[in-house]
Amino acid sequence: MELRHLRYFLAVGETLNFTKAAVRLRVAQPALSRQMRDLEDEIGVDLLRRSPRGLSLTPEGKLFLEEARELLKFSSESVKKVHAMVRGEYSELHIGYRIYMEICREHWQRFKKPGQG
Amino acid sequence: MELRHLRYFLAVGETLNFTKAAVRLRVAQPALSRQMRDLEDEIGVDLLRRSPRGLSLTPEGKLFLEEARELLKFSSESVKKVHAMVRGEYSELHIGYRIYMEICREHWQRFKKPGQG
DNA sequence: TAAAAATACTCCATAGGTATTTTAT
DNA sequence: ATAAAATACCTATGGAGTATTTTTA
Repeated sequence: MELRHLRYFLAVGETLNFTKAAVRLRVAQPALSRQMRDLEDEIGVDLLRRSPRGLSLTPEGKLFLEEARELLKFSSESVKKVHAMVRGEYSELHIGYRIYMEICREHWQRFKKPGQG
Repeated sequence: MELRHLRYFLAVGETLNFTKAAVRLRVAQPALSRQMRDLEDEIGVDLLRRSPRGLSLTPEGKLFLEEARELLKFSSESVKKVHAMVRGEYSELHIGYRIYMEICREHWQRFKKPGQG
């Protein structure tokens, strides 16, 4: 499996039409058809229901579409982070816990036992 | 960029040695070298410092290594989720907020204004 | 001089294209 | 009949291999 398979599957899942997805991806329809079959073969799961009147996603296809979307977003954001770091505009934001503590300070003060913190 | 580039970069980043990484990946060293250069060219950032006595990661390389690791983990877990769904052993766990509410119930009870909730 | 990576080149697997057929409405 | 995907077959890009050179400590 490569990111190409996910990019293609995203287009297919969103258009539910191989021909339209192929246009959007600027590849030929049979090439796209082949890649989708390869993807399904490799993971061993039917993702698409094919019929002459329409294409639809299987339940597994729906799940995998969401996963593909997130994965592709993740990959593009990873590259953006690296670009930002090169420009000196990046620092990791490990502040989740800190923010939590700020927000919950009031509660925390009541919650902690005397003598702690 | 394809998942192959990330798989290769992970091996290189972990071994810090093209030759050893190539063995681990079961590809030839020049093929790996080429793919790493392609990756760096495509994202437009130096990820590796090359020298005859040793390879090292640039700061951007260190960041991207972590990203690659997470992305590959994400992709394998996506496939596992789909497999689990086929076996009827999968359901999405949208319970983060609920768990938070359980844990914070005590605090919440004090925090909310009278008449709410 | 020795190690490790880069180069040069070759080969071939496979992504992608064109033409056509199949399918179900 | 029509619209869409599958199939068959061909092409060619680029991934990968082998042999060799370069680099610098």
